[in-house]
Amino acid sequence: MTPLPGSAGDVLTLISAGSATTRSDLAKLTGLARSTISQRVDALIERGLVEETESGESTGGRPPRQLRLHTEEHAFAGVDLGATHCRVALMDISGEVLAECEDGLLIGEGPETVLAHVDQRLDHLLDRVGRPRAALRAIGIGVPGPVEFATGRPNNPPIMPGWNDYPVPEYFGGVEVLVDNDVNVMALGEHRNAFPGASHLLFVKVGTGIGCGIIAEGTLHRGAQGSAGDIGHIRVSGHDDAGCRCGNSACLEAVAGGAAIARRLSELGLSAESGGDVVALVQAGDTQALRLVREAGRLIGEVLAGLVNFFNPEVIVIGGALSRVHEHLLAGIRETVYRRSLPLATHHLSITPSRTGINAAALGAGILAIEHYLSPDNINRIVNA
Amino acid sequence: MTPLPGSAGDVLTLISAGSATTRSDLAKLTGLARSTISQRVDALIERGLVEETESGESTGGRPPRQLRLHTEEHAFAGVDLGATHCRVALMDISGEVLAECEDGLLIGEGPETVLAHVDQRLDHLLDRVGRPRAALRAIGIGVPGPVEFATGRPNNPPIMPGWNDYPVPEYFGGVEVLVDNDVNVMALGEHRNAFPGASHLLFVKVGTGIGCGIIAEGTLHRGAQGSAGDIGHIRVSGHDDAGCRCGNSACLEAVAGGAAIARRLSELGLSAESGGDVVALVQAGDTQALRLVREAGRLIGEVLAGLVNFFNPEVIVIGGALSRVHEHLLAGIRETVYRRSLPLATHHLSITPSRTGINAAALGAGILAIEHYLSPDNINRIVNA
DNA sequence: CGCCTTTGTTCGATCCTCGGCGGAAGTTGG
DNA sequence: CCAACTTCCGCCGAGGATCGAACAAAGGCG
Repeated sequence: MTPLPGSAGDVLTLISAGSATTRSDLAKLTGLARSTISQRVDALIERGLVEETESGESTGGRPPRQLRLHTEEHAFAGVDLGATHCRVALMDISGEVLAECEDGLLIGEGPETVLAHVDQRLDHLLDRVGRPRAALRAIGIGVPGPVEFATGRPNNPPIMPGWNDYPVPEYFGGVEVLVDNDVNVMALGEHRNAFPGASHLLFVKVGTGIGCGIIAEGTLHRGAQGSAGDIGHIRVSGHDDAGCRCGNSACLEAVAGGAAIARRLSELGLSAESGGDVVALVQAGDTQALRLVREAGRLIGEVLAGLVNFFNPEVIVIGGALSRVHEHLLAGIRETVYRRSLPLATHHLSITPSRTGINAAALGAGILAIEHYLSPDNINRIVNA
Repeated sequence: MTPLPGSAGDVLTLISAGSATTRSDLAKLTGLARSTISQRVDALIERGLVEETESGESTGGRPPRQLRLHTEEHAFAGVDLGATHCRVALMDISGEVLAECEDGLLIGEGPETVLAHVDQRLDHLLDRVGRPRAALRAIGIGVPGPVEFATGRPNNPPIMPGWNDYPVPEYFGGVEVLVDNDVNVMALGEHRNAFPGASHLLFVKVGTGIGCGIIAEGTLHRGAQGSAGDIGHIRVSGHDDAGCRCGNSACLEAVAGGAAIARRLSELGLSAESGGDVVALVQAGDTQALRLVREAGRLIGEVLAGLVNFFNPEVIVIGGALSRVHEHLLAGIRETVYRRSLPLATHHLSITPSRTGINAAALGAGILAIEHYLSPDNINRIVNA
């Protein structure tokens, strides 16, 4: 049955979170006796989960032996599958990236082809860092569409033909596989890397489309059907003429997404097909592109203003392809949010660009895998085995 | 230190939730030995928290003794403070209402006056049911404004002059007091009474203003500053001429709140000052009022459509004064939400009127108090004392 | 009326945790 | 340089808590 708080799993959680680095810290934090803590730590060391390093600084007496996660022997993978790319990051148990790779890959080729590619890349990366396949403990995968998280099956994803209801985890045999929406894993990665203290965070990805990952009480909020955060089809005022691929009109994505901006630029005679082209034009100083990006920021801000009132986050992070010109995007977003949201909600709100950048999704997916492995229940299972 | 899962507190949680009604159930659910369970239950009985009732039906052997919460000896209060009223409900530990009362009371009179009134009503109700003041274990209070939940202090409430930062719990001396926004406690009450199985629920109160209580993963989501759910000032399209008391224009509340509808009706020459007047006109069959309520439903639906995409709830409950004409309000809301939200999010979504009715807030506040008292940590503290 | 099933209690065996003790390893002060 | 002090850590016996077997209680079934 479920063991004590102060179990081996809880002890490891404190160590991995950095809340405790010595046996004394652990005793103070858990309230357990020093001898009990020692016994727990011994078990964790025996299983290769924790290692002792050289003595730390003395505080007037014998210096404590430092404890930290044992970063050899284990490996974790974070996979970022986009519409046209595949990134794989190999990480150790502390979240440090050991190796990574990226290549073009069309997700429309279907699950067998794509997952075979991922599998081969995994072997390659493991080889490069000299760890055996058996060291791989868990894999996190972010995909560009809704997923039933509990089973790892994509749920009617619009841009992933052939993936509907495909049981992704089964493809990898015994290893634990966690599949989630790409925006969710980006939110997770950003939160753990840049804002670990924030209890409520929104990660807004502005790329071809627009999506949002939600961290509530430090954990991902996926909603009842796993479709939470799909803000691309929220209505914005004053654009009823803009039709959206979803069938409605005036969707945020249809007026402020990268594809929408590119379309409007090409109507103005400029050559732009994708969000990347928009970024290039802005960076080249094109005033039309700049104006449209700013305007998109205001529209996104209008939607976010409502969500700030509703959800009351303390951080909003802007990521995705268009965040490469974030100074212009953010100007519009901030302007609208701070004007249209309630003072109580905006008083301690900060709106910032993503710090994790291009690898946000792969890192977040890896973190998803690591946190699953490090969950107290799982660790207790391992230790008591 | 923190005790075992399977502690007395956990055992009581299972009993109060109805998950277990016999010692055998408890043994199965917790995995503890029968003898251990017996010892836990004995401790709970000794403290007056659990009682044994007559034997249940045999399943082929000795019939088990039924266990349930001991509903004597303890009492809990739920208080609903509105702008112009005060309702107090006295409940036993199972959530059953023992006695209640309601009177007009202006919250603007300030905390001392209002809380003295509440205190006197509490004594009165306790007297009526014949329980001593000492039996009162905890008080939950819902107030019409934002609250810093951890301290029980109202946070710049717009319609509660004199209450800003007032330490409400201290007024009641030793008893535990929990203060929260009225919409939050209504959401809690509705969830526990009508939709205990739903993991994500929104309770929308449509009265003079418009607010929303959020249940995520079965618990209240209050946000970073405790202001989550304030949807009354989200912008709706096509009403930029409607000014709001918050300083912005086109706020949902300024076009679809009870006060706004009443104002528009009086512009049409009808006599309406408040949401109650609107309800009366609709019930009298006035077509103008009916049209405006339906239109308000569509506007509320527009905002909710966005929130459904973002939050992905499985239930939306409509409450508040205007829900007394909910058939008309709901028609507009459903129409818009099912048209403007994503199919994945609406597929299992149900939108229903409140079932708890006028006493929703007082009941919810009482439940807040009861759940606080029944929390495993608190029970363990009591049992180990 | 015996036998079976299920429930509940009692009690000794076992396992876990606690905390004191002593040794280890450093700092401080003379 | 050494003694006294502080902190850290392993060892071990004492004290609890939990377990499970044995037994008693209470009803169903043939």
